[in-house]
Amino acid sequence: MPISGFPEWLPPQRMIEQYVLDRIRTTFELYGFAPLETRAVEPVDTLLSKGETSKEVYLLRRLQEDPDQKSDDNLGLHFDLTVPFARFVVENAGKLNFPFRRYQIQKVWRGERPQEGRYREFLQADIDVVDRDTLPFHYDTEMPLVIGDVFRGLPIPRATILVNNRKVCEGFYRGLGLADTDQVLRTVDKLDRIGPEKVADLLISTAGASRRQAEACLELASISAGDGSFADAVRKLGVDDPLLDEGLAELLQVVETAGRLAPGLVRAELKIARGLDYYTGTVYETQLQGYERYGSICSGGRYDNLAASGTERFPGVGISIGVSRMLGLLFGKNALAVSRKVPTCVLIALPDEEARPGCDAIAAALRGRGISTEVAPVPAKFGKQIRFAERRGIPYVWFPGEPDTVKDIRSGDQVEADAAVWEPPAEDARPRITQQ
RNA sequence: GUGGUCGUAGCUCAGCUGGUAGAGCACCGGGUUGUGGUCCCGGGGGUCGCGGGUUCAAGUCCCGUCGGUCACCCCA
Repeated sequence: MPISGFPEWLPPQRMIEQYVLDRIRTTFELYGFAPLETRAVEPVDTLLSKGETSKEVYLLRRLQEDPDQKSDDNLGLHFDLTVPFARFVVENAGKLNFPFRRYQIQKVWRGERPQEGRYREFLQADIDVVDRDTLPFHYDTEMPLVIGDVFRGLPIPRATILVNNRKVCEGFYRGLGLADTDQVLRTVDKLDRIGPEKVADLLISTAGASRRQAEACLELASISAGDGSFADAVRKLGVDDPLLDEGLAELLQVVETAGRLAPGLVRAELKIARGLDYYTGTVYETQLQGYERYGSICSGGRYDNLAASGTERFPGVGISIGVSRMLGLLFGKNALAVSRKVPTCVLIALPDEEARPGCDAIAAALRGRGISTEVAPVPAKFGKQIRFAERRGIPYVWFPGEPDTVKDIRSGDQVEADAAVWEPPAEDARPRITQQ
């Protein structure tokens, strides 16, 4: 029986997932991010102090547990990869070289009510850079470029990375005279769901805003541009605040750098807020074209205060691809296809059981040259054996004989072949993943 | 965690106001005594998600539960 929120893919989907993970990993390493894996559990205190609501954390507990055990060493499954990473950095600061760039591709768990693209167990692929004391801003501009590179190499719809900066919002709200900037942010974040009228009402009733202040917040949130023009639009609103200026300069740098290096990838979108958690500056969200209503498939941001030990601080910036969400959505629309259901490229036909050692030798010769090969399970009629291959999408059937022949069962072409030298065309060597 | 909605064969679904289950595709076998895909013939498969209730009788009505999905919450 399936368990709600714990998806299990069939082999074709898993093959697509592994292909995607390979692309992600090689691209991350191309940018010099070092691999890291952290344990699945953290002390509950660590998880809860970083802004996650307790009801979403899964606890780790033995079946027979001493009820008197100390509550402060309770363990919970991590709900993202950034919090464990921050803990890891503080713990291993002496052994790491800063700035430290790492990637982490792991399962995370959240006790939510699942729906399409939302699971309780899912894969994230995360990159972060952390430094001691201060982290140069140019890393904030690098994150979307890495992700753009990953997505460009995948057979998926176009992705747009929406960027904002908390300093812009907070500075703007402060400059307007609003004190509870967090509450304003959280309310504005609901814009897409409840609409501008209700947001304005909420700002007035819960964040102490006047009608005019609420409208200014909405005007700010409505600004969106693929180039630096957003900055003028913000300034036109006539609000003045040093934090706002700082935020605008940062956001401008992200948008203009991306505009130069990856045109069309990044958009300033002043309404995105990223809930409440630990972000202090740049924030990212990513939309897949045609899947906008399912929300972000890749998010992150700048966190200056997440990792700290005593007087030492380790500011960081990171972004995380929601691999399971992205694939779940694409699978749901049948947007991805794989050319065969198994890795096998060649099926060796088996004339009779006496021929099996010879067939195994042919298979070994092909495998020795990197060609995925299996021998037919039983010496059925050749028609059946071809069908066996066809059902699985295996493109070639090899007939032992004098001489051996190999048949491309898609075209029907059958040619003489020598297991010591024959090669499939490059496009048939591995299953191909294509966009539908 | 709260609420809505759906759950019949591997898949897509039909089954009217309750009268003890069907189609197409898929799968297996044969026609085709060792080279598939077309065509023809035949076949296997369902505790109608699960449990309980109402009824002479429940796939069909009621309750619960599990699962999918949607909205809230939150977010990858």
